[in-house]
Amino acid sequence: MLLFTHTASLLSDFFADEYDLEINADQLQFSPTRKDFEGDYTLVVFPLVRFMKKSPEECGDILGQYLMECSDFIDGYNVVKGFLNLSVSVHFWKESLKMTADPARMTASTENKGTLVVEYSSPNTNKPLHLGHIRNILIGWSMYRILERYGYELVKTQIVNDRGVAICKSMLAWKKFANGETPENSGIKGDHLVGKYYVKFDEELREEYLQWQDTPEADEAFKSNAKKDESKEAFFKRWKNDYFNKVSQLGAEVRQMLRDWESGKEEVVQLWKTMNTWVYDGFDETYEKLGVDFDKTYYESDTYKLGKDLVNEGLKKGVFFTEEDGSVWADLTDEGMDKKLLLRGDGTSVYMTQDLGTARVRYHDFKMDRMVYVVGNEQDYHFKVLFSILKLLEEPYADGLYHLSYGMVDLPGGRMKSREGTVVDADDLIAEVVQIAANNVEKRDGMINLSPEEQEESVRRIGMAALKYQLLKVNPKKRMVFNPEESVDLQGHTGPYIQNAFVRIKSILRKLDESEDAEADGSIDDYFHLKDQERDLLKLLLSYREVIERAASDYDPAHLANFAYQLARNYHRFYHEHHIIRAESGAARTFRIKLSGVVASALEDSMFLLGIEMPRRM
RNA sequence: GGCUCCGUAGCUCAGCUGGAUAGAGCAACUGACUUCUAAUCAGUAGGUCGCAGGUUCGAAUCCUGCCGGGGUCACCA
Repeated sequence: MLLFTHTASLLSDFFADEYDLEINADQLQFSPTRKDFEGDYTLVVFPLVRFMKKSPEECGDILGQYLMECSDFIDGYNVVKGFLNLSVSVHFWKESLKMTADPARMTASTENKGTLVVEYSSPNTNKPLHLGHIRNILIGWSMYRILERYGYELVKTQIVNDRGVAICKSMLAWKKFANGETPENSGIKGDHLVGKYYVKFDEELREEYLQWQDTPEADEAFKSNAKKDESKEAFFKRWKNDYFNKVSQLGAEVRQMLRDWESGKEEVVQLWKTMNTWVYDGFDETYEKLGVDFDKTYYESDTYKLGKDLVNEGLKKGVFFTEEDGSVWADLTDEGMDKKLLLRGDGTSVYMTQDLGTARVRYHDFKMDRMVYVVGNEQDYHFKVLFSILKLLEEPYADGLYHLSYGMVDLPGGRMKSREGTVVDADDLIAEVVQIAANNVEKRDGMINLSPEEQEESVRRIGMAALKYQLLKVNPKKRMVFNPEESVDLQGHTGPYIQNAFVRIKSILRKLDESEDAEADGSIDDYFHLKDQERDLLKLLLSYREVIERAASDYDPAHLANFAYQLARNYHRFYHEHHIIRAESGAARTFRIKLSGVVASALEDSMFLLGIEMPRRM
């Protein structure tokens, strides 16, 4: 912040002159003064005491005296223990009102930091999006906005997992049981329809498995594979996957389908294309509701064979090795990791190979300097390995890779389980929060003058704000609990609370426009005694740039969420204590109108960086 | 078991690179709308910061150990 650098440079001059000492910035710690003490900003003098060879109190006194004399911005100080509390002049506050007038411009980076690719959604095409995906998507979208503000050229990508056994399961079940059901003739959203048959497959498989368990063949499997003392029940529960792979008729059909797909069998490919189209239409609808989009979508069906070139290069460089069966491995044991398979004995790719290939394709497409993957923390190890291998291969972007690892979203009763039907569907949840917002409109009169369309739009923004804010206010890396009933609150530490502060300001400014005495009748120059709440607001506004920088470097949108909340809270408080249009003087009125305008802009901008839109009225 | 993340008020979460008496919201209780929108504000109550050591003028924050929870250690993705 400007004040800190200004003050720090004065202090370093002081130490150079008086003590012939070079002081570096981290020995000068400034922070906002705590509520219970007099002053605006506090310098911690403990780190300086050893240079000055005096008591902390004396040191603080000397420095405070010096700053009073040298700086226009400091006009008072007091020392408590080792803390030098500085009071900042009215002059400075008025200056800061000008400096913060355009928050978006004030916080924009002046340097171009290069190109950054962010991958923030990686859905499977066999079922619809759920609450966990929403967290992923919202974090990714917000980071896109934040990093762009921070100075990167952004490319938003997603990778769609559109192939493999899971997709074949829904295809097979559809073929067997759907009787030609389509999104059109059933009215079911495409991704939900496909998801329905994925579930159907699992039910059929379970039924098949259950029946098989009564056969002699099953007894045989139990006898030869069960651990000692293992009950039949426990064994069959554990053995389900083996059953699917070795015994199941349905399993065999799925695998046949996968082979047919890979060999390009017309009928299967056609079905695959048709069903994927349904899913994409469904996803697009959900993405649109969430207000997100992508510059480039990668499909696993295009990329799953990639990466072999990189593996061969690695072999040539001698950083990979070959086993007797012809499989290729990377040895990462020096870095405390394991050996990792990169190519099977038969030359086919694994997941890791694919990600290696995809990384290079992206470099080919965008020449990025950095790449951020927004992916859940269950893949922490995978990305650690991936990044290490890309470094071994000396890929040009290898040092700019980051896994933005986020924690699971739990429900109050524990984690979501598809088996138990506790998975919170994205579309349902969106509809629910908007409905809750709509229910609350009736009790309010702020919106009665709006047309039905405008009202609906406001309601949508309020509901979405509740949902988005709830998910974004928590540090991404932390596992979080989401209570679908309580968590879409519209009061307290929520999105709508912040929107409400904004709407209040807009309402004042609108009144002002409509009134006769729209012209400000006082000058800010004549305003001398700032209220506590006014100074608090200005302090927050001045910190905005640092908040964004921290959000960018920590990869944590929650910093912005908390900033917006604090700003809104301080404004609500200010609004209650002081009149704006009918302020006690023309000067105060002008000052407060201006201040309110800046607060509104900062609220709107910080919410914009979170991907949350403001309503005009609520 | 190895690696890794987490543990702060009844619940959900803040607490920046160590700084003063650890903060919000929800839930509970009390009060404030003839006023620029009460989706608001003010107040009461609620804490051995998982436990034990260590480093420091100073530790919720850094280090070590332990306890508790999650994730991960596939020729799955």
